[in-house]
Amino acid sequence: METKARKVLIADDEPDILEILKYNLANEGYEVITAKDGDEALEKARRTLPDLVILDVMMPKKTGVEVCQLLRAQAAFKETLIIFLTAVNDEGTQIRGLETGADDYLSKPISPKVFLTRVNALFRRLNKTEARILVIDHMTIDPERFIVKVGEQEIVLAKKEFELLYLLALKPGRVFLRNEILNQVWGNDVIVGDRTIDVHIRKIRQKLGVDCITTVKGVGYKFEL
Amino acid sequence: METKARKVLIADDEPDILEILKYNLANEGYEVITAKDGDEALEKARRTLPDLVILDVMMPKKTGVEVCQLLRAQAAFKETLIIFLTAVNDEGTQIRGLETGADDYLSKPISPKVFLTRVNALFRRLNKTEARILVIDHMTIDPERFIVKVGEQEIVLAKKEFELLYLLALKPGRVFLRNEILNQVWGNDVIVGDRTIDVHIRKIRQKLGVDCITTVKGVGYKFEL
DNA sequence: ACATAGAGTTAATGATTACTTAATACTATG
DNA sequence: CATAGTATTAAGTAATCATTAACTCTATGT
Repeated sequence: METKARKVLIADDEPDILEILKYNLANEGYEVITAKDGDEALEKARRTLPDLVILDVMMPKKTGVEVCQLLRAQAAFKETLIIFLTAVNDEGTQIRGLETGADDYLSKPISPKVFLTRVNALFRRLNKTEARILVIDHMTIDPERFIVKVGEQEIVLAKKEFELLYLLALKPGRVFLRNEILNQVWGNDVIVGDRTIDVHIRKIRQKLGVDCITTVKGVGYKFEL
Repeated sequence: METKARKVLIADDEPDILEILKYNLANEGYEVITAKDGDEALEKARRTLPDLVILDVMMPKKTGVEVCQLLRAQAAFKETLIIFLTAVNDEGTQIRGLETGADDYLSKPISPKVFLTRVNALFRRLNKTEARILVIDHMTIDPERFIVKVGEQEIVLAKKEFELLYLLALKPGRVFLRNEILNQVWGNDVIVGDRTIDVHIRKIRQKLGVDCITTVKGVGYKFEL
């Protein structure tokens, strides 16, 4: 399954800070790229297309504000999160920073915990719009588009069928008990007959034409390609 | 699509602060609602459904953090922006605040300018629905000129029809739930009947003469050429 | 080999959900 | 205030989905 880590680019000329932030972000599961000046930040941003760019305002070559402006001018970085990080807690700079299109402005010194919390807060909001697309081998299950792709072929499933398949595919290999499936897909207050799940499973198998749901007799079903 | 002024609810027990913030926000064109304690904030939030809630952490009746938690627990406030505003710049409080689901945490005293800039920054990101011309294959949707072009043919849509089409076309392929559509096009406080969306969809399909809206039964609609 | 339990299959039914059309209510404009 | 263009509701129809029931298949233990 594809669980692409969020990429974060940190640009700061102080190696210590770079190190601390990198360590903390990496610990949270982010993929971290570092740069030590404005030009390097720009160059790496273009190459790696990070989800978040953290910019020290005072940097050699180009200041954080300059980098921010240059990035925002490019279509590819219109949506990218940008945080300014700086020792200068000058009000004017902060305003200019935010007006340049930054999403947050943090003053040094900042505790790693507060830093991480703010980063997470930004991602949290961004996250709402993107549902999780599952890619398992040559199969793609996209809950946002409500589409299942097998190879290049798009297959349309009905609502319950899709929900059932999505549930199983969330944890490939793991067996879901019939009860679990009922709770997750139907809700724990709905009572449906014994054969309901079977029939839906059947429809899925039929429509997909690929044997991806394995029956575990007496237990439940699991997704397996 | 909502062109109404953004509604902001401010809750603080200090009348001075309430007044200053209200003045500044109103000046920027926001519609401001005020509350002087936690309970009042909750009550007014439920009634007015603001786009942004600014909560003082230290308030009578209920603290800002409590209000935030109660709001976030309700579906209607899942997307609402929430800012904490407080004299206490205690790190733990800040972390807890942000983890509760707040979007920003500002420490008093704060300059009105910085305050406004941060509010604007939050809205800016939310407002990614900026008017832009969509070109999808041979279809052009121009919200500025209010024109839809299919090939060389210009087609005139009514307001709601246009807004609906534009919303769907913003993210081609992505399924929009009926609820999402209602919120985005009609606004989350308007109540219209079940069949309203259908009828508008029908009109669009009819006028465009192109099959570009796909129904996903039990789920919603998506734009697809 | 047979009984049995669990799962698969199929078709039929009832329930949902959407489509369509027409009628009515609303709103801005001259 | 009349009108045209829009928006919404209502009501009937069509489509498709979910569920059940009845039957079949298959593996397992005796």
